Amino acid sequence: MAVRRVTLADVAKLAGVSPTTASLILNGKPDTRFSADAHRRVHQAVAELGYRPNIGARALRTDRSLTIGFISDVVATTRFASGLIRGALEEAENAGHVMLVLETGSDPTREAEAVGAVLDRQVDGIVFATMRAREMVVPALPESTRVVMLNATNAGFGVSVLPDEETGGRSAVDLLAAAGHVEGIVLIGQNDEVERDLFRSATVARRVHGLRSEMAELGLGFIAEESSWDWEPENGYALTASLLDRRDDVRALLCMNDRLAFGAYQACQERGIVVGRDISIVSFDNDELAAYLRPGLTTIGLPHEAMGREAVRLLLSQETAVERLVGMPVVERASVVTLDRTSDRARRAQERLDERQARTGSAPVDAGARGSA
Amino acid sequence: MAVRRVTLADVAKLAGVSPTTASLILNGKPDTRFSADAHRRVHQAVAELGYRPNIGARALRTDRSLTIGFISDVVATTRFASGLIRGALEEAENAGHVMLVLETGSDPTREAEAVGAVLDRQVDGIVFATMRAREMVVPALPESTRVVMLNATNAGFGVSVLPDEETGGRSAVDLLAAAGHVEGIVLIGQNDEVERDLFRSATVARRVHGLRSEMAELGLGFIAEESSWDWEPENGYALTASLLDRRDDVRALLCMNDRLAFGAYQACQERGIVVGRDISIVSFDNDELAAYLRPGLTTIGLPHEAMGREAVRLLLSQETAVERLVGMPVVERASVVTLDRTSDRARRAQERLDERQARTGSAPVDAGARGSA
DNA sequence: AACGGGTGGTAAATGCGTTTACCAAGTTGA
DNA sequence: TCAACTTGGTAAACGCATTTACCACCCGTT
Repeated sequence: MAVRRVTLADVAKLAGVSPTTASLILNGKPDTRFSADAHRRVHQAVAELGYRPNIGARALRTDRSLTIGFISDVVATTRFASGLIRGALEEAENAGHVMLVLETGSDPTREAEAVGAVLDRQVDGIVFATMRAREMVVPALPESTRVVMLNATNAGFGVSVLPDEETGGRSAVDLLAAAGHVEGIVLIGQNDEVERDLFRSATVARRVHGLRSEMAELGLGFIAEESSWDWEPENGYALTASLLDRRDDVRALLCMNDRLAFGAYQACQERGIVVGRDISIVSFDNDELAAYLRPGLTTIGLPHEAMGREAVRLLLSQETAVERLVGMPVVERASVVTLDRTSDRARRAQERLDERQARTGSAPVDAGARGSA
Repeated sequence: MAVRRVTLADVAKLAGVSPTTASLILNGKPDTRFSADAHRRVHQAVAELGYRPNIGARALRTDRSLTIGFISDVVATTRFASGLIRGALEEAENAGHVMLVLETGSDPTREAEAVGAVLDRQVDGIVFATMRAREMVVPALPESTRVVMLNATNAGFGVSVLPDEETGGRSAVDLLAAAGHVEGIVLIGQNDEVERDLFRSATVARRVHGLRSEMAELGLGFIAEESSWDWEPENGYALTASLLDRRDDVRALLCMNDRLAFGAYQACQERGIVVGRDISIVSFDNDELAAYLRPGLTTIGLPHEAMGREAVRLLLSQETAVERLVGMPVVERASVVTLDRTSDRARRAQERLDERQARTGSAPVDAGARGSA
């Protein structure tokens, strides 16, 4: 019962030196302030006793706890963006840190409490993450606390990590154009209200902007835009169903997210239109869903894990005032029909796509191994 | 810069008492060892200065850090069982604790490191969670460390939290029987190998046992069993496709999980068989997926959040040697056809279902509001 | 002989809150 | 009046690792 932990004093005693010496030897840079023999004896004692420093005690003195706080609205544990936390966890581990994870549900009271709780534990820094990339208010903090906004922005803190939505939007268009789609393209979901909505805006506005710019630059246009406030499967279904019942010149669907696309699949199926043969669908997010669909859904992924890693990397660095945009991977599965790719526009789009992929180093991810069968 | 934190000494000075007094007043039970006035002055000072105790310093003395370690193989951040961590987080917050979350990928080296890391931070206890409920080996730990196994079992530690799979299995059968299904029931996925597999066994074996017992007790039998090692959508698709092409007396599918069911939906759709009208499907897990399907999938849910909550509750209690089984909610959506319910077997099944739901207090969850349209 | 400069260390203070041991002054009770 | 409590409170130790300030000793100079 309660076998006392091995302390530095124990190590010192066994090694026949003072605690001071033991501490200096264990932490000091490897200069030879002490005899080689003292070094040996101390390390020997550490190994023998299985000594591990008490991080709390150390933090008391050094103000470094090797612990970081990860405070999110609701992102941490939701399928929506669990990758954020996974990436952060991974990078924290690499850096020898450990993560306190808290959720606040966007409730200001809980947010304040969460900040207090992690500060009370002397964290080395705090990552604030949100599910929907957005402007987030952060409770008052001591000047000296390092902060990174993850999938969120905040005027007060310069360091934030966001997906490169503008480029992602362009990629989606290029994907279609490069496959030869120059006509019959419909945009599904985009809604001006949503775009202006403070909550989703940071992300959606840029995505749409990239989308439209690329269309324009390639000389393309949408033949229709079906908009909806919510972006759930049922909306995708309804929008697509009515679209297909109304007109017969639809060749490609650009869906604002995978859940909309999922609904679109259902509508197509019902009408005997087979995705990947009679019609192309491209969307955003790379939800788990996307791989399960038949045929596999080609989508522009949210790089959650990479973002999480980047956030922790930034937090532990000294960098200040950065807005880091993380590239969105192009995940090609089997929902895009290949048409005639010889047109000028198609070639141009393919070039841009190639160039972009080379730049982000993102080989087409997991090209539909699952679900494309 | 580096605005020094307010310490207890500051509070004491402002209140005109010794740190001892301040500490005793702030922590002591509300007995009147000290004058009412001293109480008032101390609390006043705390409020004025915004004092918050340094948890690390306190832990040094008291060995209680109000922090718990949550170590999982890979569960924490995966859609598969993120509910576990969410529930744990919730309950920890309620209890004024905070959670260190670590992942190990089942790598023994990382597991040992993780245990070391949380112990170094003086956690009050450790929750070990796994994605697949199974026997898990835990690195050596000091006797005094409180441990709870979550969705896992370990011979050495008496306290574990698991889903009540046996009862869940029975519920699935009852659901079908109560809707009048007494013939044409097929089991999809179940595989003897899987059942014996140490990894999935703890959960699957009990589920299957419940399933079969209930069938037997109601005098029912499967007309076929399609087994598969993997339980992914593509397997569900292949299994169901071949089944439907082979025989025409299939009226109900009992799928071992939602992903299999998802594949089954696709196979049915392809053949013009509409789920919820021509055929019934019931499965397990209550994946996100289940709500997206059309019609909504009726499924026996894994009570991840409740399990997470229960784990933390047990961890912070003094209880020892418990295996807590958490009831699996019956999530009724629209994938089950209602047939003639007047048979004896149907009535018996309905009774059991009712009784069980009353017992777990689980009203049919979210009865298909989404996806059932 | 006295001084400057390494070499190889250590005692003690520090960070912060809790806890033990003790104390002074006032009350009671006999 | 004196011993025995009570009341209201404090000094100091403690938990553990880091860090500052200092020391003893030896060597080589001048």
